[in-house]
Amino acid sequence: MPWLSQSSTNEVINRICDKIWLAVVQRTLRPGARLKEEELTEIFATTRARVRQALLILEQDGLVTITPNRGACIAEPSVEDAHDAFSARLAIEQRLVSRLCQTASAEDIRLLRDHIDQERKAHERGDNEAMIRLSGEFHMLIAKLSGAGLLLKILRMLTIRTSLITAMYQTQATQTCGPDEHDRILAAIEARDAQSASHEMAHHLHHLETALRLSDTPIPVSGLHEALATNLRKRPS
Amino acid sequence: MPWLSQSSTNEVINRICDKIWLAVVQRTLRPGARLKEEELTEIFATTRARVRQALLILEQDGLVTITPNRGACIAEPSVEDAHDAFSARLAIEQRLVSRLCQTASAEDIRLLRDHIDQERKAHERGDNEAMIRLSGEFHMLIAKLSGAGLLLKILRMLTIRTSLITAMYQTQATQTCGPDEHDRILAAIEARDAQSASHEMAHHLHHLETALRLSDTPIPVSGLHEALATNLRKRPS
DNA sequence: GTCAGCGTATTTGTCGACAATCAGAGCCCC
DNA sequence: GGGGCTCTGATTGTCGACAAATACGCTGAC
Repeated sequence: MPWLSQSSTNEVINRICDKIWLAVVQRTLRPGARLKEEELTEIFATTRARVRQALLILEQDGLVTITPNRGACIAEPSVEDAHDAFSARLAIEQRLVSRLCQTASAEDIRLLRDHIDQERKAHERGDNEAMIRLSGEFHMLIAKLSGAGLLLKILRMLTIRTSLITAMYQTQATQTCGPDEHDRILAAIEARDAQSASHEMAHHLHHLETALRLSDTPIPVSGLHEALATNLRKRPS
Repeated sequence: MPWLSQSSTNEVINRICDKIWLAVVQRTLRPGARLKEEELTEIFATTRARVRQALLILEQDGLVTITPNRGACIAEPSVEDAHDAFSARLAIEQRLVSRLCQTASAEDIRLLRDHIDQERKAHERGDNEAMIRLSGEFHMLIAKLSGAGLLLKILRMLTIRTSLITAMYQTQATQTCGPDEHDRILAAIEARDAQSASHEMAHHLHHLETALRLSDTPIPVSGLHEALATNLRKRPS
């Protein structure tokens, strides 16, 4: 269940957005890579209008940059952008967990625990794709459970951006947060300790950010085309 | 200088978005009003594709809701949506002013003061349109000066929503915050008192929210068409 | 008199073709 | 030999027409 691109009602467009996002976080599509409309059209076996809509959505999400008459590229967020994104996430997510501490039902807690279990399983079997998805989804789940539709939407945007940033600036170390820190956040929520939960969240995000090498810009080179094609072979139709 | 819709590069689309937003906050276009594509096409003397793009942007901003095969209407945010929006603004803007307390230069302060002066002048001469614009812009200016591009983008989204909410739920009293509360926020920033600034911002937003009658839903009826036409006559081409 | 079913008319969604724009190679002039 | 210009190829932006879907009104039966 892709948690991205709930924007569009059209299934094809959602698939395009999702595949591109996946290719980016898996580093098969590098920042700066050009995304020619015609090319995407034949890869996804659709029309150019659809591809265009998808690119527009991805631009809104900050995953690609569109320059007029020049087309779309995978975005290249600067170090400053990276700090911005994490800073914004901090503001949003601290508030979310604090709120959730007051409102969480037993059912909510169970859902979060189940989710972390899934994360752990994916982690154990080394399923990278699932890990990436689930790590993001955990934060989204918190937003959803806290009942704030708008903050969920905002967080979704921010999560996409930090995904890109992580893919761009990560060291060779883990590119996703392990389940343990999520666990500690959940524990704080379960204990209804808003201050602790807020603190754990801050720690978690700080950890994510400092795991990157944001000092030197690694000047990423652009890959192309086969990235998406490979992804498609995994799920042919 | 419309601070909305920097999304698109196309001037026509920006104009459409801006006019519709203006019509909404001035209550000449009521929530629930249908926005037929053909109609907008002839009003703005453009093509349907352009109108469509504009509507897509406005949907992203939360100003209109698009239901598939049914077209676009001015959004009708629920009371819950309203609380969401103000809550999100609180989270964002408290952080923004706190940051600005540390980073504000003399030039920044001067810009803010000039802005408040403009607000006051507009207030004195009873220029409602200018008041609406400037009130929103003040908050955007804080975001811009604090140097966080992403938070600016988010705040822009939230400001548009709260504008709609204000237009929808306002009592007959003032629909914009007077310049005085802005003044107090600025004073706190100038004094480098982050806690006080944060507090003043919270007070200000709380004031805005409680000025609405969010208990009973006033079931707004939809106006139509002449709203935009009237606006156009003001600025013919 | 009321309700179901159908046909039409209006509105949105989609597509293919054309026009505008830009990058780059090749050529000419200096 | 180097720099600037133009022409060409490729790519994006735009438009108008067609197809699909929905809402509304009409007819007819019960």
